[in-house]
Amino acid sequence: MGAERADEAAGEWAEVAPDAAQRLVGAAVEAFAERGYHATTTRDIAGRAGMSPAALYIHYKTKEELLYRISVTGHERALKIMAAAAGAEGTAADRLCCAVRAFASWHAERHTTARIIQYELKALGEEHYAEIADLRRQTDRLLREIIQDGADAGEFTVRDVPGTTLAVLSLCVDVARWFTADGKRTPDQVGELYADLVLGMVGARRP
Amino acid sequence: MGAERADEAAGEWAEVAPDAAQRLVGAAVEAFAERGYHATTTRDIAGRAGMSPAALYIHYKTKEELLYRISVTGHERALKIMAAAAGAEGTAADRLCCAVRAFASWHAERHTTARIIQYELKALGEEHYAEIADLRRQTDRLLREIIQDGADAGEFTVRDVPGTTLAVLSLCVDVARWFTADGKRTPDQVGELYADLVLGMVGARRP
DNA sequence: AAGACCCCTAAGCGCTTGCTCAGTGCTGGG
DNA sequence: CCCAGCACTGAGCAAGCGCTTAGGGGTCTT
Repeated sequence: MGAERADEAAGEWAEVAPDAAQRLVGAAVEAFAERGYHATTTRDIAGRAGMSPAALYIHYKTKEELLYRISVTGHERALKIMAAAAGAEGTAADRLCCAVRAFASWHAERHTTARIIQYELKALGEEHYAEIADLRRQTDRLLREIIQDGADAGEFTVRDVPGTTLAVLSLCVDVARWFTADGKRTPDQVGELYADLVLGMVGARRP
Repeated sequence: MGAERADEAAGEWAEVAPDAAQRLVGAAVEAFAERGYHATTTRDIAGRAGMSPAALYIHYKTKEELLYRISVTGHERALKIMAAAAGAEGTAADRLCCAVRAFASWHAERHTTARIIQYELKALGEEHYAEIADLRRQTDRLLREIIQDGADAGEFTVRDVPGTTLAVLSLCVDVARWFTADGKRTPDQVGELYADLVLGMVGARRP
């Protein structure tokens, strides 16, 4: 039984109560990330949490609600990270560097959660999707403003601000696809590497 | 019935014979890209191809074989594009520019196929996966060699060649996730933008 | 005209899916 | 000591899944 690993994964969801609901969301994150939403069964989730299939429905109305909760929480955390960087003091280059480092390393550190929120969007119900899409637009806007600021200030050389924003976001998000804990890079190293590469993209590489 | 659209998608698979097998692979590409492999039913594929569910099994042994055929063909095309750029004449910057432009724009142009081959890898059987993984390693190696050449020649400023290779590949691949035909950028424009951004990443932006 | 071959369908098999519900044990207030 | 309320389970339902099978109709060769 993988119940111990599910408990580990649940650590990220410490504020979820009661305990059984927390174990379930941890198990779901693990299973969705490993196999994908559609390939994961409610029996599998319940089994990883050490419970019977029926127990899941005491805490969550449907399997989709579980995905939705994971998506909302994950997107809120990602947005918070981006907002912290965007609201920091310093030059546009400082803020961009900080944003990319934090955003990319989060996608590595929490690559299970990140994989779900980035690659299972289509499995959400229509209303839930709309809610998530709004959080994503906010994240995009924050990053675009940093890049726009840098371009306006002459710090950056950017030919296409929305396009560059899209590319930077895409680069960071895709970390969740390829990153594995047993690879040769730590999340911090990924963040460092990516911050440097992105500064190059906008023509503002630090010396 | 979506049979006409499936026919359209099948155009990319013109060399597949007989005609029914071609329509089926076109329908499968469309369905897998739209809903994902696990959420697509054999009835859906057959329906889009204008046939009964049983007809699928005359041309393909299993649903997984359909995914495998799409994956092999797609990866071979992607590899061919990378190989053409890597084998071209010119400086490392020329070749990198050419590689990224072609690779990124292919992922936009053929975003349905690309989405499947990049995001449904885990749904392949073990042996099929191993075969595909080999094609992916070849693509990675070709790009890494271009970047290494540029670094060796002093054309590029790269602190981490494997890491930068990974990032460039990741950037291009992820085009398949966000690109839609009704967006404001054409595949060629995406290729152009990305080539410019990547040259910035390696510190070799053209004037 | 007859037979062989191929492509296809209608029907359906065995299984798994998301989800439900009656009932069980455990806990805490009176 | 009792009983209400809660978390949970065992059993199972209806629906849908991947895939199989028996057989029908074209077309081509002989």
